[in-house]
Amino acid sequence: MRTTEQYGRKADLALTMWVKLVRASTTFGRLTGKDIEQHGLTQPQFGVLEMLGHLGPLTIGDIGKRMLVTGGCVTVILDNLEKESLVERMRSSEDRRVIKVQLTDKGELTFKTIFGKHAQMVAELASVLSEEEQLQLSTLLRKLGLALKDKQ
Amino acid sequence: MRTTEQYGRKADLALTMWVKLVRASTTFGRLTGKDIEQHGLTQPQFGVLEMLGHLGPLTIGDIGKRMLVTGGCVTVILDNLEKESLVERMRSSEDRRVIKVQLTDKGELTFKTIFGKHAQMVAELASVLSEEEQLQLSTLLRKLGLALKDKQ
DNA sequence: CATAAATAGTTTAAATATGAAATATCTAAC
DNA sequence: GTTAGATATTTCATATTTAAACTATTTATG
Repeated sequence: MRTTEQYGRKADLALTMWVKLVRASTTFGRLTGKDIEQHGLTQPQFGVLEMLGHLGPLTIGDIGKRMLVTGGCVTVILDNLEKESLVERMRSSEDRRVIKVQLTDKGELTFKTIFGKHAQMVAELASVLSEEEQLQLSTLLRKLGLALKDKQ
Repeated sequence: MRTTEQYGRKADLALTMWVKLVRASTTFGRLTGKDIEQHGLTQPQFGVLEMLGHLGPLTIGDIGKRMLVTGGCVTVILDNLEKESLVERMRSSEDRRVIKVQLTDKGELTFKTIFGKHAQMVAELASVLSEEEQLQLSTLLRKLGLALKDKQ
């Protein structure tokens, strides 16, 4: 993406980094997504299943915060998961505004079936980088991500 | 995202890297997107403007390949940009299947007005990393991105 | 207690996004 | 030169996403 020296060295450095970040993220997501779709799930749907499988029941708000999407979006994703009987909503008795979402038995089974294979695929895709490089990348991305979070 | 040692060290390393990649990319995009939206453009719309501004007229197919989206999607984005008179389609005379897209004068002006500020903002957001760290990150992301491209 | 403000979710409209089918055009093979 | 296949774009149906408006509930304040 030719932006060489048009906006100053610092801006060019940042812009090329940014382009590579988006590309790597998009391409990675596309590849793992194809795998997930073969199980009849979309990526966001799988994201919710994974979250509930690892962390247990969560509220709509929690899910949105973790996935970095709005509540309206979570509502739609859950509607579609509920149609497939993979999750269920439960109104909280302490605070009746709150809804807790949890996996059904079918959801639990689906999660366990898919996730192991998914983890393998992610590992394989990442394996173009050595373990040390993956650690370096994680560290840099973590630093970037944390700093950006404060600016939201 | 607690996945410690549940699926083997390699998978965990890759999974945490993957999560950080998506988060950094999403958060970065959200922040620059807010800036762009203040000019009445969406991110994809600005992406097209930027591409045409830097590279000159492109075909629909070129745009889709560079943005990593399907042709159908490009059609819609261009429709919306055309409504605002920011771009125009021109049927190629050599190959009448092909459409070349170019900025209008208004589009050129909009691009120039927004992009300088955008580049500054990207540089500022990236500045939480030193220049050396940004270079390191670019290098690692490039390696990852290139390797993944082949697997599509 | 009554009302105002805050919070949790849902709904709605508009912009993306995909994949598949349809249209128009070009290229190749006979 | 005609037909078959390939290519470029659009159209369509469906899904995701956002922001903003709305509903229901809880908390705070007087």
